[in-house]
Order: sequence, then structure tokens, then C-alpha cells
Amino acid sequence: MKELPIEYSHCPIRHVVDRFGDKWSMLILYILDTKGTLRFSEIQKEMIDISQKMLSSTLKRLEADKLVHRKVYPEVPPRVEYSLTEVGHSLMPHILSLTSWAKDHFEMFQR
Amino acid sequence: MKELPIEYSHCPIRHVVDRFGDKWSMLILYILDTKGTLRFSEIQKEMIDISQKMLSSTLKRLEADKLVHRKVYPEVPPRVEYSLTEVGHSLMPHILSLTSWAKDHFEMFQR
DNA sequence: CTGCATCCGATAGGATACTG
DNA sequence: CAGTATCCTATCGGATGCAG
Repeated sequence: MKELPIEYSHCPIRHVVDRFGDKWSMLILYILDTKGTLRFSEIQKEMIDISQKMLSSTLKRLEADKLVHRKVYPEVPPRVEYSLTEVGHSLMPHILSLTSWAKDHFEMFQR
Repeated sequence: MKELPIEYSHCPIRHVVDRFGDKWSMLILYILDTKGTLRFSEIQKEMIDISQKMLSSTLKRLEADKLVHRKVYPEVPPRVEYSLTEVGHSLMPHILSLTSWAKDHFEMFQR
């Protein structure tokens, strides 16, 4: 995803696409919303086809965006738990709104 | 965007990301929803930074998904008008729901 | 276990030129 | 005007190996 042109810095759609238009963000948010707090490996189990690299980098971005909270336990072996922040939770109804529409119009998705 | 794994063919989020996770789809839908029926060049004027290639291919995909209607006038020079279909319009409230959230949480977007 | 570093291929997407 | 064709680049994202 490229830099957002300055002249569009006010456009919410551009922001949304810029932030959630990647392959994994929405799905991770959805999983954390559904399952609650999860460890790194648990999230990966839920998705099967995501690589460690993408899970790691996507989580990092979501954390930077304050949508996901990352809690590290000072243990050996290390334990890290991920959960949605308040802001993250506030976003979910709007994502679910989109997916509910997708469900209703599911037939059109059977190309 | 890659092929959607079969085991996830029922997952609405995967579908949504697969269909609207690209750079331009949502924005084009938004513009057509706001401005109504527009010609090819008029859409492009609204976006400035989209290339002809991407506008063309994205419109084609949206048309294949029955979200956008394409009407050709048999004139010279040619005239083509694009507008949202009923299904396309039914999708908009859900996209706007997402963008309204983005507006509300706009501060966090000032990285 | 939870990552980061590196290498690498696929492809999304931009620039330009050309056509009916 | 409304595209198509071609070329090209950046980046997305996967595989593997390594570290704390």
C-alpha cells in the first residue's frame, strides 16, 4: 500500500483502505473479537494459511494503530497475548456490518 | 489478491477483503454513490491519481460483481456511463458505516 | 514460544503509447 | 472519448533459518 497523497488526507475511505485494505488485518481483528485474548500461536492456528512473518507484521501495525493490545509476560519461554483495545472493539460492528451484507449477497460471490 | 482457499469459501471476511481490499474499489463505489451516473473521464477527474488502467480494470471487476452498471451509447465519439446497481447501492450503507467510524477516530490517523 | 532477518517469487499497480 | 497493450517497478507476502 502506497503513501496516501496529502490532498486526500481528509478522505475517510482512503484511510480505511490504507489501513484495512491489506490481506490480513480485518481477519485478525475479527478473530480477536470473536475469541477474545489469544497468544501468537493461537491466532496462527485460527488462520492456518498465514505466515509468521505476515502475522507478526500485521499485528505490529494493528498495535501501532491502537486497535490491538499486546501484553508480554516476562516468562521463559516467552508468552505474549493479544486482544482488542477499546477502539478496536468499537470498530468491529462496522466490519461486521460489511460482512453481514456479504453473507446476504453470498450468491453473487459464487462466480 | 490471491485465490481464496477453498476451506475459507464460507468466510465472509475473506470474501470482503478479496473483493474490496484492493486500492480503488471502495472509492469508486463511493464516488458513484455520491455523484450518481458518471462517464469514464468524469470518474477519473474525481480521483486524479488513478491511472486509466486501474480505473478500467477496477470498473470491469465491479461490473462483473454486479455492483456497477455500464451503459454504452452507440455514438461517435463513444460515450459510456457508469452507475451503481441496486446491489451496489445496498452495499453503500455498510461502507459508509466503516468510514463514519474512521471519521470519528480520525485523530488516531494522524500518525 | 515468539518472533526477526533474509531471500525470493508473484503480482498489484503506474507510465506511456496506441486504437476505434 | 474510452479504453487496450506493453513495459516496468514496488511491494506484498511466502519459505526458511536463526535468536532470546
